[in-house]
Amino acid sequence: MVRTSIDLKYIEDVHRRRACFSKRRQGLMKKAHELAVLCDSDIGLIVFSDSHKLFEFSSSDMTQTMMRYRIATQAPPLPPLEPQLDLSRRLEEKEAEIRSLKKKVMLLESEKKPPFSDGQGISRLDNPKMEFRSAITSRPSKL
Amino acid sequence: MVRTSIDLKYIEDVHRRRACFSKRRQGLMKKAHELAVLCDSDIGLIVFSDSHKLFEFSSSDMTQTMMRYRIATQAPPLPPLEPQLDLSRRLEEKEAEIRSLKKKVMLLESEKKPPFSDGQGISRLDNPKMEFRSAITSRPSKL
DNA sequence: CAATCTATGCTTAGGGG
DNA sequence: TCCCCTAAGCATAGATT
Repeated sequence: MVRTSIDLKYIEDVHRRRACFSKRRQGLMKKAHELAVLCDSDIGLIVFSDSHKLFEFSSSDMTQTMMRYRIATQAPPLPPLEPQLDLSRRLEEKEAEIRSLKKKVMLLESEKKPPFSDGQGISRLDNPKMEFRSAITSRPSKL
Repeated sequence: MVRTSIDLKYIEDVHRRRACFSKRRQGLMKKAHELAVLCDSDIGLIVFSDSHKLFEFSSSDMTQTMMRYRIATQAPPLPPLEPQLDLSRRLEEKEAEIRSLKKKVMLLESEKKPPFSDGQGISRLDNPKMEFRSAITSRPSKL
């Protein structure tokens, strides 16, 4: 009952910690909102709880505020998220395309061998490793 | 001197507003820090003053927290970050492999078309750059 | 858990340096 | 701009329901 002055350290007790988080989180949001209104400031507040739950406050638009932050700090652009989310599906498509191309290659090679071909003409280009690597490293990365 | 209860609206007077901003901004940062420590939460706080000055607090790393925010808000079904980055790399590799295979296919096809190749026929295709570009621009992928 | 209560500590408006 | 001061408003820990 007698409230001692708080000491600023991690609250071990789960129940006390959760109660504290809930109360202070709301207090923080309220303060952020008050500051935004009273002084016409642009505020973005992101809070992840220790159980990874997201809470946020934004006086305008979080994405725009983050953009503004990035410009102000001259931070590099964040990697585009949308492509990332699609990666798994796109990877599968690529793999299907590769299977299809390999089949085609095998077919063409089996066609080529028998009658009129010596199989030596393109041997210098047959190993794509060099092109492969340079293609990767020279690629203008946007990630 | 007699402090009336505050009303939550924009403070017109510049001096009062600046004083208020300075005090409350610091208070907000302090509260954010306390919450982060007490409850082990990840907090990112961005404040732009009405004169466009940036103030920030982050319990860890602002860029990382913003990243986490984007993932949390745009991808509720929790895609873990690390595997995604891995996917991105694998996707690049697949694309490179596809480019390589397409080149091979084109070579094989160009070989096949002129029934009696004289060995010079592929010289026009000898520059891998051309191959590379045409492979990209002509590919029917829906990427 | 959430809501409420209340005593206490904390924040802050206004004033001055 | 910063700090200090005071009083009053506010936030909140712990307990209770």
